[in-house]
Amino acid sequence: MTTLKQLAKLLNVSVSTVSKALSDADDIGEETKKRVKELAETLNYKPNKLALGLKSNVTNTLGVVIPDILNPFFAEVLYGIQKQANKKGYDTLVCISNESTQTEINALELLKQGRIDGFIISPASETIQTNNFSHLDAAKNERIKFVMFDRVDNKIETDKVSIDDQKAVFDATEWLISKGKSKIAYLSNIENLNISSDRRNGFHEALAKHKIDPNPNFELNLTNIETAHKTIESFIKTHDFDAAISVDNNSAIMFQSLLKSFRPELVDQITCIGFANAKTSKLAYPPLSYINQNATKIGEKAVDLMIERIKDKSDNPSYKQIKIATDVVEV
Amino acid sequence: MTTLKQLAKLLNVSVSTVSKALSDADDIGEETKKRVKELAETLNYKPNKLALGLKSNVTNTLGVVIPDILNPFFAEVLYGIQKQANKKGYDTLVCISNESTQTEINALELLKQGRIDGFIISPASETIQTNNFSHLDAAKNERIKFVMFDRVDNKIETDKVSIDDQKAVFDATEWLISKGKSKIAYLSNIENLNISSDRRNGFHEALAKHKIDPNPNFELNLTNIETAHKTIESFIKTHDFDAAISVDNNSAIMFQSLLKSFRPELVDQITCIGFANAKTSKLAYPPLSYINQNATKIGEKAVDLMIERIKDKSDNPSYKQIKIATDVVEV
DNA sequence: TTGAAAGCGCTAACAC
DNA sequence: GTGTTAGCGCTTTCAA
Repeated sequence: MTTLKQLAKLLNVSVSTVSKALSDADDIGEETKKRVKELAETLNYKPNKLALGLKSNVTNTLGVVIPDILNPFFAEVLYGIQKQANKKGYDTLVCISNESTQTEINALELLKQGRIDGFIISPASETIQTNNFSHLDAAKNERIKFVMFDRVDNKIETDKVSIDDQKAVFDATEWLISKGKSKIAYLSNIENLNISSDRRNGFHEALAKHKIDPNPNFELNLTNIETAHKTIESFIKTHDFDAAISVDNNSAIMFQSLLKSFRPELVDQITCIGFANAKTSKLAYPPLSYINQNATKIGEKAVDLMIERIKDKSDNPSYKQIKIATDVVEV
Repeated sequence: MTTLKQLAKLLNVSVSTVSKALSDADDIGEETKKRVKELAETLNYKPNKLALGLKSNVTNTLGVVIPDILNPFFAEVLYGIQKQANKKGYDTLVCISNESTQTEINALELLKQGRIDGFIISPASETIQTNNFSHLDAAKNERIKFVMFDRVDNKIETDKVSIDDQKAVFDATEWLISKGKSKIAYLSNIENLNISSDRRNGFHEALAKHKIDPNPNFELNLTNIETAHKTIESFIKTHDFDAAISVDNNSAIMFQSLLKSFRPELVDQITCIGFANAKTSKLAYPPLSYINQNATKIGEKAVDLMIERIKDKSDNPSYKQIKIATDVVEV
């Protein structure tokens, strides 16, 4: 790595002159600036970010803690985070908690070592189930800035980005009802998450609005992936239904596939919808209509909030809770 | 952030005493060590990694450049990288090139600013198609250490981890043949990648070995996702086949789903296999048998190679090319 | 118009 | 057994 010192030596000037020349300070002669810049270019000089960080206490780096990178939703949020962060001149130090509270705590330890200006987190499912947010409380006490996304929690006072889970499922359910459906199966493999109750409420709210009685037997808990196929199969074989809504990213694809196997004659009559994106929707045929969470936008917005918070030096910040609009994509 | 200086002041000792006490140097009195450690614990002292990095030129951070985080394969590799890196005491600075050479170059710029000890990369498809590896050559000239994975290239001399693409597809094809199949559709949405020719060779090699004539009409190019469904549909409707092998992560799921729609009577007789993992295989029903790339292991191995290379101070390194074994998982 | 010096947080050689 | 000093790469104030 080329350093200022090396440049200074080669040019027979002082380090501070080189530093100022490169930042176009107006107390350096044009001629000197030119020489300095040329050599810097030739030797491919890059300022050392560690030194900058040490000096200024600003690292232009955001920490990111993701519960599960194999979940396409989180992968897409990460995509949005990276895109926006780079656009704004920030890098990302990424950790995957793998849904474990301990791993999440370790991640925060790593991030809290002076290398980030703030972090963006969606808590692990274990953290949510055990309601153990002490590490986030600690971060707050240490005045470390962070933004929560997706799995947000009321107990933590900070900036938050999520979709309106209840409304998203409400809208999708109404969409099914508008298609004349009323016997709607409800599929969920995220019963271990706090957002699942919001989504269920949205479902029930839509049923109630349209005077459809909810039927507990129509609500399938698929949280255990080992038994999910069996659960769906048994439902399909024994119930009279005309639609299915999945409140996670996978169940709709599974459901449709099993439907084709066990009640192929029904395929044309049953409408399935789930959370998805343009790409995963096409894994099914016919492609599934889907609830677009706009995961990329969630990531982008989280970065915007984070940067806003970082710039904000006030002692009494007013935190924001942003809800990203979802939409039903009919294909 | 608590610093050594603050601890020193509170304890009325010098900064170096605190530093040594915390690292258990044996020229510090037991009593002093105890006092120092207790206070450090109480104030939640964490050494500043930026300062450590500046001082020692060692950051214990690995750069990672991934072409596409929405691809489950890369997501899983990243998972393996993170897992192994954390285990070995390294953090990861992750960049997504989004299959663009320019973004990849920018990513390397970011990473080359003194904050990483080396980087792990799988090049963007654009980089491979345009055969433009100058930025990696540059990295080599600057003596920056890196490991390539999956999309490895002979022209670059460095450590590499991949699967044996030809063998993986050869094995899977033979597996189909062993089931009595001979009219095998070949599905690929990765015709823009260098590895696709290896995979195709594996397919042809297996056919040749078993004296099956290859039929070009059976080889479907699905690289354009917009036309993929149509291409498959038209093939299914007009050809006589008894199996399908997908050399990417999606096509097999699509193929099976379209098969159920357009030739449901064939579903029981046609065997489909593709690259996948335990989770994505279950998106289909019946779950698909799959070629397990052991993506997690690829990531882990890449980290091992990277760390080995970092520790290796020799001027004339002997680079390794590791092939991770794949296996056919029959479900 | 340029340079010297201090300091960000840390470690290590050397002195006391 | 403990402290002083220098230095990693950089910016910035102040002096020349």
